[in-house]
Formats: sequence, structure tokens, C-alpha cells
Amino acid sequence: MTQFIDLLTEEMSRAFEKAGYGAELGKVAVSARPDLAEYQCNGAMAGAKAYHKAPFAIAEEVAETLKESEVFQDVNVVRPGFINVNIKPSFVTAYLAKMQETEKFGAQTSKTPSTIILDYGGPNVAKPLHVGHLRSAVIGESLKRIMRYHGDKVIGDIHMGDWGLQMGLVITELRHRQPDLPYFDDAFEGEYPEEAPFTVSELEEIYPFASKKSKEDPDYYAEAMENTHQLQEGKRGLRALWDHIINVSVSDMKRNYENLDVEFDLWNGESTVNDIIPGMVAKMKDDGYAYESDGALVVDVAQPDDPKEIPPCMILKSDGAALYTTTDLATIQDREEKYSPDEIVYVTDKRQELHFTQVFRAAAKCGIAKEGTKLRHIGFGTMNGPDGKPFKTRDGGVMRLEMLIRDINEKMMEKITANPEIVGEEAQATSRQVALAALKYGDLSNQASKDYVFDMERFTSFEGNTGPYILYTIVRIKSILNRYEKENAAAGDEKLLDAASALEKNLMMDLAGFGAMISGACEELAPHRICAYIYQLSNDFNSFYHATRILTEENEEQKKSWIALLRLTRDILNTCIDLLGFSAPERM
RNA sequence: GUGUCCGUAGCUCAGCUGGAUAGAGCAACGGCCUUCUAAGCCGUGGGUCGGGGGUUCGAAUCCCUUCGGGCACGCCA
Repeated sequence: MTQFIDLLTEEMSRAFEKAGYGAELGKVAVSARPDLAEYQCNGAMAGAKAYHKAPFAIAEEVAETLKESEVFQDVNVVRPGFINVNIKPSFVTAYLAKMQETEKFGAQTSKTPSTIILDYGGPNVAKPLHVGHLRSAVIGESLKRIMRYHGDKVIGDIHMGDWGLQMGLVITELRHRQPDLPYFDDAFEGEYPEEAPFTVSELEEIYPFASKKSKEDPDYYAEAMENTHQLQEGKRGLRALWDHIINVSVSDMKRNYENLDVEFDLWNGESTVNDIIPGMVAKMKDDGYAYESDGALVVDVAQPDDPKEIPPCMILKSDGAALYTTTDLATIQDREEKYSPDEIVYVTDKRQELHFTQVFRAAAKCGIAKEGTKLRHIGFGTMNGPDGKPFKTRDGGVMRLEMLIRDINEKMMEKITANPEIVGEEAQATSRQVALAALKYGDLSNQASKDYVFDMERFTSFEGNTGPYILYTIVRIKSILNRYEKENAAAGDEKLLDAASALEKNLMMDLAGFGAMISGACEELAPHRICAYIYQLSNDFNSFYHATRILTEENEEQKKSWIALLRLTRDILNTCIDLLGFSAPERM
């Protein structure tokens, strides 16, 4: 269904044509001066030069043709050449009525669904999730939902770091601590134990310990390199041990991501493509793309118009080992073979931009990515603490994600239990639900590409542009609807009437803008557009709510109309927060 | 050094392909609850859009320059 704002532009464009001017001048936008009008068109000024005519005169001629408009009323021409218009209430009502009946409220969806692989999450096996993993998960999950709403087929892949030196380090430390384990006995030919010889918390302690030691002790580092090598060569005992590490770690990750309402379709990692790397590298050499430079194998990716020369993309280190870049390229090849995607989108820290530029160029150059496959990197900024520096714990360490979530849950529990009606399990569940909204909204309401300040106090506040404020608004609506439905068993014939007040009309026009907002958020892959939209919508709803006594309204038709309006508002808000990755409780 | 992103109210942020008096929230101050959740609503004060040039009828937005900051720059991921 055509978007509301586009219908306005079409009407205005016809007016420009009728007056003898180009239709492209008829672009309509929300007014910058709501005190003067609801919408505006600046086309008369834009066209003044081409038509050698005063903008004011053009605007007046255009306005003249709008006298009989079914869309606009109160058409006004102001000073230099602004055309200010208000919308006929009946036009808004008719549009909303159509939205109610249309799937996805008339938002435009893709006619030919694309297959998109979304690479996000990126946790490392054997390392606890920390706040650095939060943004990828939160932004990625929202993007996945947005693209799916748009109608595309999205495959979310967590793409774990499960294969590098980090694995060798853990194995090395385990060998030091428990040398008698059968995994390290080359002569052992029996079945390895099913039970892992360590717990998650032990793993999480082992990795940083080994990492630190490897930096201080060259022999230890060499041993870790050797273990990494043997693992990648497929040595039986180490592979069995590695399986344990993966299993223990993954089940812990699943729990963490579940707490965030983040769900992946694929739990692949760097190890997934280990076996296809040699073939890929050989082909790159055979095709003449990869060559040796300073002992390493590289592919040139520089282009003449680069403002700064991009260094070659390194495929193999001088010791012959694969790198992050190598597994990323192999992963593209793997995804092409298995899913032939139209697009692969990566959600990572923006500091990896150069890396992805190199990978994308190498993939295209070497034919690893098919010609039509779009490769896209969505880089996000750092989550900072209130001091403006990267978020740390009080003692300066890396904050574990689990701790952060626990803190925000506790904080929210205090607030929720301030309402004496909510106790016990409901209080627990509601706190978690609202806390998640606070956390995600706090992140997503900022532009992804920018750094942002994580402020617990602000995000958990029920005031201002926060998740809890949005949820509170939804809860208020639900509360009215619940009462209404209790009192009106056979409800269901509610029909929208024209707006009875300016506040109601504002609300209605916000709702009418849903589709255009979704298109924008989808095109730009920008969840913050959804946040801005629902914040505006919530504000306008609350203003309307405050001025309108709905359940006590005596005019039955009017009351029903408002109920229909509330339902639409609730449905759109619920749809939006679902796209952001959270949900609203029944009460709070 | 080179490249890149950013600099908007005391703080945290919007500002769509250049358009009218640059918007919110928090904080401050003042109103509004016997009526659907006052975790709300209404209002007041607060800004040389880092500085300087330029393009334009019109610039926070585009171009140049300068200052300040973040980040990245072949054998980590």
C-alpha cells in the first residue's frame, strides 16, 4: 500500500503539474513549523530559478489548483514560497482504516525476497561474554527482525571465535594442569570420556591465565602455537578435548543469549571452514591473485582512487598459518556454496572496518563471493561508561555481560516492586522484561555507528526517551482495552471516526507514518529510527490520553472509535518493540 | 604521519536528499490527581550548531581551512 506521505506528495505533484510545473517539485514533508501547518512543500522555491518566476507566485498558482483537493485543506502560501497544508481528517481516517485491514499495517515489503546472511554475535569460545559483545547481539538481533519484517529470508549466524590460538592456549594450560588426561596420550586408542574435564567457570579462568602466561613465557607461547597447529591438523585427542571446550562453552553462551532474547539460526564458527581453507588458498594462488610478500601470502586489494593506499590482504602468515581474514574469506565461500545469499551483512565493532574492506575486496577479486553478492559491514561504536571512556567495572576490569544484566535486573526489581500490586514471580518476570527493554532501547536509540554512553540511571528511568517509558505507555493502553473488553463481551465492531481534536489527529498522523518509517529503518538498517518513531508516538499518545476520557465517553460511536484507535496504537507499538527485540508486560 | 569518524543547551542525544523561530529528554523552576496506571500531562528558563572562509535566494546540513577528540593503519581477532 502506498505510504501516507507519498500520497500527499502525489497529490501535491499533480497540483504542480496542473499549474504547469514539474511534478518532481511536489515533495511533501512534515512541517518544520507545527504551529503553522501539519505538512509543507518547498517545491516552489526549488523551482523558482528554472521557471524564472518568483517562488511566491508559483506557490500561489499551485495552491489555487488545490481548492477542491480531497486530501488537503487550509492550503496556505507563506513568505518566500512555502506551501503549508493541513490534511482533511476524513483522509487520515480512511488511511488508518485501510492500515488496520492490511497486512503489516501497509508497510511495504520486498517483492522478491532476498536471502541475507547476518553475521553477528561473534563471541569467543572459552571466554566469558563481556559488554563488548552486547552491541553486536542487540543491534544484530534487531536488524534480523527488521529485515524479516521487510520480507527477506534472513539467516543469523553467530560466527564464534572457536579456532585460533585461543584454543591452543586453553589446551596448553589444560595439559599443564592435568597432564595425565587421555587426550594428551598419543598412545591412547580407546573412547574418550563423555564428561568434560572442566567446568565453564574453570574454562573462563583458564583462558586469561594462559593468555597472560603466553605473553611472558616464549616457550609456553611456542607450545600453544604447536597445540593450535596440531588441533588444526586434526590430532584425535586434541579434537576430542576441543569438542568438550565447545560443548561446555556453547551451552553457557546459549543461556546468555537466551537471557537477551537473541536467537541464532546457525552456530557456526571459524572452525566450520577449517577444511576448505587449503583448497581455497591453493586456488587463489593458482589463479594468480595470491602471491608471496615478505614470506606471507597476500592478495592486493588497493584501488587507484583510494584516498589512502589499502594494505594487501594477508591470507597466510609467514609460518603458513591462517588468519582471521582467511577464515572470513573461507566463510564467504562456504556460505555461497550452502545458501547462495544475495547479501551478507556483518555486525561488528567499527574498528574492524579496514579488515572488512580488505576481505570484501579480496572476496570479489578472487571470485570467492559471486558477482551479485552484496557484502556489507555495519560497524558500531563503543559502549562507554558515564566518564566517556570504554565501559569498565568499578575496579577497572572488563565487565561481564552477565554481571551487567544482573545489575540492571536488580535495579529494575527495586522499581517494579514499588508497585505493591506486583509481587513474587510476576515481579521477577516483569523486572526482567522491563530491564531488557531498558538495556536494548538504551543501545538502539543511539545511532549504531556512534559511540554511546551507557548510563544505568538514565536507561532504567521511566521518564524520557527510554525503554521503560515506551512500555509504560503500552501498559496504559492495554489497561484500558482490558477493561473495555471485560465490559463489552461482544466487542469487535469498532469503527474509526474522524479525529475529534488536534491531539487525536496528531496521534493518527503518527500512526499513518508507520510504513514510511519502516521503509527508512529497513533501507538504512537503522533501529534508532524505530526508537525515534515510537518515542514520538508514545508522547503523542500520552498527550491524547491525558486529554481524553475514553471509557466514560457517552457517545457510543465515539468511544468505539477511540477503542479502535487504541488498538491500532497498541499493535503498532508492539510491532515496533518486537523489531527492537523486546516486549511489554501486562502491567507494571 | 596518513586515512577515517565525530564536535549541536550544564549532561545525554535528534535533526531525513540544504529551507521558516535548530528540536527532545535529563537536571532546575512552576502548575495539574474524588475520574481509564501522576512511572503521566501542561508550562518557564537555558544554544555565537568548535572557529574561520566559501557555494546558495536560503547552510547545523554541501566545499575548503583550522582547532580539539575517538579510531584504524601486513604476519592479533
